[in-house]
Amino acid sequence: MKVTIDDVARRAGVSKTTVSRILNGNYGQTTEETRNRILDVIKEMDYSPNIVAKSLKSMRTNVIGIVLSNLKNPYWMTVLEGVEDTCRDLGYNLMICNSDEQPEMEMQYIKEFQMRQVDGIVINPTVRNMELYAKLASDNYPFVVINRKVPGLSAHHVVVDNVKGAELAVNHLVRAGRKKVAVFVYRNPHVSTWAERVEGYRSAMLENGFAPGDLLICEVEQGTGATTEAVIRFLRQQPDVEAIFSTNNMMTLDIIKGIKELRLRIPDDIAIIGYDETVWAQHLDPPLTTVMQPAYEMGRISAKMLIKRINAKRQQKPETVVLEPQLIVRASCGAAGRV
Amino acid sequence: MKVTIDDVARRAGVSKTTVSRILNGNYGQTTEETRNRILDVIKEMDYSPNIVAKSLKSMRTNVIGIVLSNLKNPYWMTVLEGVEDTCRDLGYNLMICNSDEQPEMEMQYIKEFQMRQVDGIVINPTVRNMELYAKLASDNYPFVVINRKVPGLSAHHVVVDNVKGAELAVNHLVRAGRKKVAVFVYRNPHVSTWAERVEGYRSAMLENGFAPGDLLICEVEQGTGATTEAVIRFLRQQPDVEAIFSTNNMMTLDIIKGIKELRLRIPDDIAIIGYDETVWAQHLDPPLTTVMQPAYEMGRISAKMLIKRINAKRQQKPETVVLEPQLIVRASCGAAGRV
DNA sequence: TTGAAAGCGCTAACAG
DNA sequence: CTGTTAGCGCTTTCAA
Repeated sequence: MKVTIDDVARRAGVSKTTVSRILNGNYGQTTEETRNRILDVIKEMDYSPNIVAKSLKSMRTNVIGIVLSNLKNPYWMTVLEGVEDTCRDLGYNLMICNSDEQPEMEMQYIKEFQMRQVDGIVINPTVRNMELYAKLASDNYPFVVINRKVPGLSAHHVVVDNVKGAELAVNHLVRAGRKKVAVFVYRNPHVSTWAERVEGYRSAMLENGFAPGDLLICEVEQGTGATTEAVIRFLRQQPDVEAIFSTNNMMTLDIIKGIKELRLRIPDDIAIIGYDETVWAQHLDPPLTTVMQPAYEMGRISAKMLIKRINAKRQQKPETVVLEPQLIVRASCGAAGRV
Repeated sequence: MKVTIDDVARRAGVSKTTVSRILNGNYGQTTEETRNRILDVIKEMDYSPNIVAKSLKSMRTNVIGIVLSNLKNPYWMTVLEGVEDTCRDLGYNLMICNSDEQPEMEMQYIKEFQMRQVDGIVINPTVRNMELYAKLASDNYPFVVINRKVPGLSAHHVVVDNVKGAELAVNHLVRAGRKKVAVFVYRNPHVSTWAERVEGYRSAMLENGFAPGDLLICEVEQGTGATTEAVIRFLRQQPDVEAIFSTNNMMTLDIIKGIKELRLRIPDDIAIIGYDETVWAQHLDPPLTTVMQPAYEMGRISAKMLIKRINAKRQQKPETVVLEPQLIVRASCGAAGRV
């Protein structure tokens, strides 16, 4: 049925070793004549090698896996694009899965990837499989953690400076003259990103001369509707809030919805800065100021780092790359012109 | 180094055949006692099977591939989610790649997937590798075409009714009292979706009593900025246009941008309906009426169909599933209340 | 109820 | 310059 390297060898009247050599570019030692003959036969028989067999023999698949935790946020699409582009450039193929923020799923997928002998894994961790991450590290298995920091884990990380991102946002709001600045954040004790953004909010506020008592931190459940209701409730209780710093792009949309339902004007009555640049941010009314995270870069760098690690002769020290967020100023923060 | 089935067998004092049987659930014929012993050893040695070896032997990988053509549009994220969920449910893993709308990339990726022995492929085709698609079909290779129709190709398809989608939009606009209705579309002769949406526009307009001369079809190059400029130019030439039907979600954002630059009010001066429901549509100002395509469903159905095809004993006739679009009415079309 | 042996398609050490 | 040979880790017939 399917044509194998044996078929080619037989037809070309050589051994499969020779064919294999041609296939893999080791024809420094082969006659031009036999090479051409083999190439002809390959074309003629429409032969293509079985990479599964090759992988079994060579003990490497040239596949990496990526474990995402959320396929609903376009942010991840951009990360994925960076990873995919890098795989293409470096001759790897990509397996993808989605833990959906569930630790059990995450564990299962990681084990599956390993059984499939992927050469390494990029992972946005749920941060609830600490023993597993530690085991990967101590087994010296190639993997790179992205987006979220796993505390105490000695492994490659590619993250964005969330404290800095929050500070950019809060400083900008304060300098634009806003006194009462609130932060909205999803409730999730495991995830470093959100804690860090709140921390950045806190430090920037204090830095700007506010007292701890001035901090307005609103935690909401992740899930549809909850945020909009929370904003409405919050702003009714604290009608003098002048600015909101939103720590998530989806959350931002819900917050704006709540603000509009209250018939408040942005930015006149209340300013808002969102986290994560999106395709739609500039098209909102008013255009939304955002903290842009270099998502594509994160994808590229993590994949590159992983593949470098895979091909490293001797093991390296875990490296942490911290990417810089950037404030994209538009009208929603009320200071578009006067930064 | 790595523990294999042989190691387990040796340690448990049985043959690897027996271990293999346990692993694969064929222990109808095995003593409870030996089974437990083997299970213990497996746990003790932390053994996990090498799926590459298993795949080589069993001639199937339990992996499917998906070839996307664009990783920038969130629409595909939703499709991907459907595919991924289905893979999880059905015990498959997923490989992903992005042709980036380039036929050569598409061809290379498909061949790579085949060399990797993926059991089947879901593909959003560039529609410019006709010979390749035909060959896959005649080789009886399992694959499912999604989103775009490949003319003359006898293969499984999962598509959305684009003519219908356009008709929904245009009918709605006309019934809301708009006379001069224009359609905007990307220039790409290969892709059926866009041609069909224009066709739906045409048929709906004629159906509603307009003459062929009343049709206003504006083709624009796909690429940043081009659309916004095109809209501005177009509306300056035809200031009496009362409605625009946009055939793509990204395009819609650019069109709205152009309209706003001209200081026209939506929907008072000009109504707009966009294609594809998005997370941001309801948050635009005014909220955007869209033609919703069941993207998640497309992902689920195509993956299910593919896997069914993979496991079919005897070959089936190519099946085409046509999904129904749905109009989501919001304020931008100027008839939110009075449908 | 269990095991021996063959072999999936490929690579590479070694020999000629 | 080319071929022989021995596996990679697993499944599966066939025999015991």
